Amino acid sequence: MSGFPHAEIDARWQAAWRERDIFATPTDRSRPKYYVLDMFPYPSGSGLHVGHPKGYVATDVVARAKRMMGFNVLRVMGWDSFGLPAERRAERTGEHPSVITSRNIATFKSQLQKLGLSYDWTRELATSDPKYYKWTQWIFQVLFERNLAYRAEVAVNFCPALGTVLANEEVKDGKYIETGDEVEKRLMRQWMLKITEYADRLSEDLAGLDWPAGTLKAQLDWVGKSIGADVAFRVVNSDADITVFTTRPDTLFGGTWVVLAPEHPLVDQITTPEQRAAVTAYREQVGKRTERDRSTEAADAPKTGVATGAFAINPVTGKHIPIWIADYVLASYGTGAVFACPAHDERDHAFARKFELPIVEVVKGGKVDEAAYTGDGPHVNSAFLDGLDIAAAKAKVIGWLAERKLGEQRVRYKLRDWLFARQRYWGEPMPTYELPNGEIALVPKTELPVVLPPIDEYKPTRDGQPPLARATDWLPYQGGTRETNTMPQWAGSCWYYLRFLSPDRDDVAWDAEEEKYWMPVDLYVGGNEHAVLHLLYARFWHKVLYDAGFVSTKEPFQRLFHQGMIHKTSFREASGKYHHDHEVEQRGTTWFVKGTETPVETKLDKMSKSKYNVVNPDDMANEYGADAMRMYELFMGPLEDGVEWETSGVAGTRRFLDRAWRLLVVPADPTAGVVADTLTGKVSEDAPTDNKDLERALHAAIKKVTGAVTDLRFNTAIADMMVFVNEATKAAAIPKSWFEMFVKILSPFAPHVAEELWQRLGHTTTIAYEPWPAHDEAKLARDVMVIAVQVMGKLRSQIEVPLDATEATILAAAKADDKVQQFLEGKAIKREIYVKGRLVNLVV
RNA sequence: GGCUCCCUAGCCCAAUUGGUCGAGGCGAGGGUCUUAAAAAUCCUUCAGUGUCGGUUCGAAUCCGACGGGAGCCA
Repeated sequence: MSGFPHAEIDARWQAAWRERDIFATPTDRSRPKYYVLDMFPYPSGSGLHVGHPKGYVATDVVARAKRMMGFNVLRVMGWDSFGLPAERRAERTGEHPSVITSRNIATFKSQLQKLGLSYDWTRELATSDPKYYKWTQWIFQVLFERNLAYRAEVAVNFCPALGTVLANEEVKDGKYIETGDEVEKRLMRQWMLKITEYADRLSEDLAGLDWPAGTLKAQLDWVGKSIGADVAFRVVNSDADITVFTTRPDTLFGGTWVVLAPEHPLVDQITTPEQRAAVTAYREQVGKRTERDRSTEAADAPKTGVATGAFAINPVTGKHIPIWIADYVLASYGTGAVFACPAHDERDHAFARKFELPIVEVVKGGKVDEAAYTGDGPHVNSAFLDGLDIAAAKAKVIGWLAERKLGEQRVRYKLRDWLFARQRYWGEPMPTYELPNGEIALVPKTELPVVLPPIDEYKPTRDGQPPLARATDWLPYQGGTRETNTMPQWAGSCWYYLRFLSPDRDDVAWDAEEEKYWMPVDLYVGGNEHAVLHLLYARFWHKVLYDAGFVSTKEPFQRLFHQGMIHKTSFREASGKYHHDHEVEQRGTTWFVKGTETPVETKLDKMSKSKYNVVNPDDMANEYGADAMRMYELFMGPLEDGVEWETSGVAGTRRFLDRAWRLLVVPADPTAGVVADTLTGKVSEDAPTDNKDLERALHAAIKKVTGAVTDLRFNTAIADMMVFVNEATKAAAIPKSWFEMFVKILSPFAPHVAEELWQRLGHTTTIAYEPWPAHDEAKLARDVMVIAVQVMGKLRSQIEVPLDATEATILAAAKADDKVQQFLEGKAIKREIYVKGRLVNLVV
């Protein structure tokens, strides 16, 4: 490779940055601040693959550019280091999870450092460090003191074969994903956090955030706010009322039956003797389905249900309508009862057709015999609602019901309280204990952290108690017993962005002044797999801390961006065995294991060690240099898109860097007897500055790169830098000031090469804080405009006109053009359209 | 099952956001240089936007249906 010696340059500058503390967080407060944050990783045992650093490289470019633009930048990295994999490994090997975790962190850190990411490593933190989780426990106590933490009996996934509790995501179809062992529901005493109390604010405060639309929607949907009404239906020949929740009270006149969830407490009471056997059988059958299955079934899927034999009175029509039970109504949502309006609800419609129940149209606009109509329109068959649209009818009927004490407006949320306890060892101990009388007390703040005690085995006890129950010496506390549950993995990541502000303080979680200066996070980058839970939980804690006066902003993350995932083809035999790409070959259109007749299936997959399709960033940095690797990560495609990794693309960005390098440097060539690099002499102070093409390419690149720092659209910015280098390669001479501007805009992407070039240009200080160049719009203009001429929208000719040509002269020139004339012959021009600086369209 | 996104050259991707489809890269082929090869350098690269329909003077871009793919949630 005839280019720059990347191994030497990467190492030299990484050492220089570290030794001179180049990326220490600034302490002066005179400049504007910029807090750019990566979602910190869980340090797994398998190390990084090239997919991980994509977001980190993007934020590094932003951080480096913002420093040059005069911002104080906070750029930090840490580890979300509590979690299941380390505990699992500890169970197998007997090693303490903290040992496993430290080892993994060391691997991750050295891999990241090889990429020259400009983190302030003095602020590194790990959620499993007692110095950190002391404050996680402190925040939990804040929640407890504000009555936002409570204990309740909750059903958990218990796996008798393993003797342990499992997370929802580890259970599928009633079995443990990894071993297939049966999992049962078991009631256990659990800590819950009252996130539902913040449901409204978690929805409403999204309004001011610069987040991807899809993520905003996901958050809104998760909270699931719906405004509707509770309506009472009196049971015929009984004094029982069924309260139903509905978001469409305006369709009450079309309500032709009532459905209870099979588990609804009234079912036993109202079922008639004739229907009792059928109801009991149905309830038994439904009991085998999970609520999840029931709630995610298609709206028009075949319905099941049984009539109870009882009737209810529709409060607006006074009619007697049958009461059914059906599994599409869930006991846990709303009141566990709905009224059915088959004309305007898809599920009810499917149900009506199956059981031949009456359909009454109350909103005009559809063909309700064929399908439910959910759109708006004037109400009909609805007495005092006739003629009103949905919104007006809702308001009127709610008023009517309220007056008669038959119903009232209600707001409901899908959001449930947060189950905040895990029966695990490797998590934050809860800072509480239980007194003999059953009361819960907080471990005094002065005694935090409650440090994880050592135990001899990382498994639940024989009687199903969490692993911490094995620490028998540790359990007794102040005449009571310590809590043996630990916090879920989400806890540590709920507030780490605040700890970065003052990671070394032992007297406070963070410094109030620092918080006022740095918060909120200006740019938060991470995968969209965290679009819902992590962000929702962190926002919830932040709002509690805001209410308690510990933070000054309502929202933690002002701008959010999701980087896309990097994929790579995986090769899998029918047996399920995966192969590395060097173990397979293509014959015709099919792939086979090399030298065999075994076909393999190819699929573009997430990178994963188990699929044998990972590419290691260290290998890339070693072979092509950190800068080529960094540039390729961003050049692959738009940052938010998922793209396929092609190692040959790294060779491409490397070639670009080599060409940029050779503009200034003639590499040493020992085989030809040239032992040291020399300068080309092409870059010089007195190079002529009349090379318009080169100058235009330079200013176009500056403009694009500057914009990319805001838009995070790096792929086209890199392309524009390539254009400049192509032009510069052609040029006989390059003015030094131009080349310096180029090196500056290159430096956030390729910092090692840029520092080296900067030094060889005669500078002795780092390029990291050099002022960012500005582009000159005038330098982008060309001498003439090329205007496309269309006739009837079809391109017929192109004309060249001076920059200052008026619309009239351009139109005249267009019409006079020979080629255009052919298409105008014998036709009258009806319309002339001129798009400034672009085209003319003549309509005939 | 629901939600979201994507489909442009052999491949990865641009396209001033409704205005001439082609910036950049990969791969391939050819020329120059070289004893030769590699590297470098210059040139070339059959495409017309997944399919069908609509709106418009004009559609890759907006709308609808279909096909294919991906992600998230459950």
